[in-house]
Amino acid sequence: MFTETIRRNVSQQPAARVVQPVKVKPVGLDGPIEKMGAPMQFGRGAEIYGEGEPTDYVYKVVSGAVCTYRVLTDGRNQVESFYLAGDIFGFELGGEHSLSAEATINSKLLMMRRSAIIALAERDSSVARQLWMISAKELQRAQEHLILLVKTAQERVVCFLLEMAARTPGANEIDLPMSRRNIADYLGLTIETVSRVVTQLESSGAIVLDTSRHIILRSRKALSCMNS
Amino acid sequence: MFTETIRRNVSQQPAARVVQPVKVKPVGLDGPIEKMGAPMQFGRGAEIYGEGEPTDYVYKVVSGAVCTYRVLTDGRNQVESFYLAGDIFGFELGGEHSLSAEATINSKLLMMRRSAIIALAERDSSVARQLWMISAKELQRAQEHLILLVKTAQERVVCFLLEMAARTPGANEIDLPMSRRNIADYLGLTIETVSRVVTQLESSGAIVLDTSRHIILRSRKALSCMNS
DNA sequence: CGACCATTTGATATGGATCAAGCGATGTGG
DNA sequence: CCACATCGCTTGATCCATATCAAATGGTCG
Repeated sequence: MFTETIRRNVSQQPAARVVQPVKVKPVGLDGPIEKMGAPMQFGRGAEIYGEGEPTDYVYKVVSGAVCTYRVLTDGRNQVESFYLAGDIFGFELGGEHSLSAEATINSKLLMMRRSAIIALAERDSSVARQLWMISAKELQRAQEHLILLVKTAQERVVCFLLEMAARTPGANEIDLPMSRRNIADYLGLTIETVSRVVTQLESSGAIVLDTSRHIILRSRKALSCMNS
Repeated sequence: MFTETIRRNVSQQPAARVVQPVKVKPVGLDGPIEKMGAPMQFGRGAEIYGEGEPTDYVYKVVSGAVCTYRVLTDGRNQVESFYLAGDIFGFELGGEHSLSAEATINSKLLMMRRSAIIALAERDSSVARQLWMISAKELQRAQEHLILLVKTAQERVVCFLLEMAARTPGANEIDLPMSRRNIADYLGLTIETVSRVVTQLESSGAIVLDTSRHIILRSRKALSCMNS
């Protein structure tokens, strides 16, 4: 059982309301893996785990969003992936995390003991298969991301918007659950460049910025032409 | 059994001597997976498989070198990975290859039926584990590659040289089994930039270019300072 | 209302791309 | 065996996309 009290640093940013981790009811989650999970809250900017920490837990996003990233020697953060509701992350093969993870907005996560999952996978081959699929998806995502990084700034931003739209229920509206900084770190650009491209996409009529985080895709066709 | 005769396109480049695939004796290879393999020769530049082709075979490099890549819409090739002697590649989860693969120099490969390997994995859990490890390594490699692509040209080239040195037996000498074009496509740079950086590394005394493909690392320390 | 961030916008600098030419090795045909 | 064609690589000159530096704007919360 999972009974210990875990406290996580909640971001130092003044903006981050200090949300102490509390257990909440698991809702809308099924499957043998999720059954073992303990739900926790993480405030915006809160570190979930750091590079080099032991891979004791695997996480599932119940609500909110998480990014995994690596801190480069020059201080930049390279974001590897964003995880949205329903996504599982933190399942790395080695004994310690090769990336850090933090909540990009206030988020509710299911924490599951890695050892329990692995034990379960040994008894239940469908679980083993599920884990395998998670890794495979992760690799695919990394490969797509790799391609992104050799494109132009406009192409990167457009790809990102289309990717987010595809992963979000509402067809042509996206609520970006991360800051421009997070996006820039994902795309290997500066926040200024991201901002400029977004502005320019709006001028061209391809998108509308309802607010900076709520974007409406006006013309998929126009965007698709720009994404590569 | 694997008895059909397979012919592969050997590069159109005049430089590529036309080496017809022939079966050769498997040497220095053990393990249940390798036992099932049929050795084949591929000439420099020969395509091993193309994006979208069915993932019928898994390959092991006996000698030579292979790269996997994706063709971008603007005609560039983004190289995802290089595979050297001993490396296994082509094992993708979906039914078709998401990347293309070609020999960067004349190479000898072991071709194994994917279905046979999967069947074997179901009977032999150690094989399943081995496959798992291959995927995990692949993901790690992709993540490192991702980081590479947000660095400066010099850092990328230095990282590449150090990576190759680490994967090569001879401690401080590397025989690059690929062209500048392959390297540039891997690093997301132009051949001119790669060439300039290499030249500059030689001027600084960090390396010596015996020939353009045979490089001696003079000062690991100096290189390590530059790799990030 | 006022402070604080996040984001946008503007001006300038620069690293790497592009365009172009030269060089050196390797193989070919006379 | 040598002249030549070819290809891979290097070197040079210029241009441009994006970074950097700087400042204005806007949204949110106390």
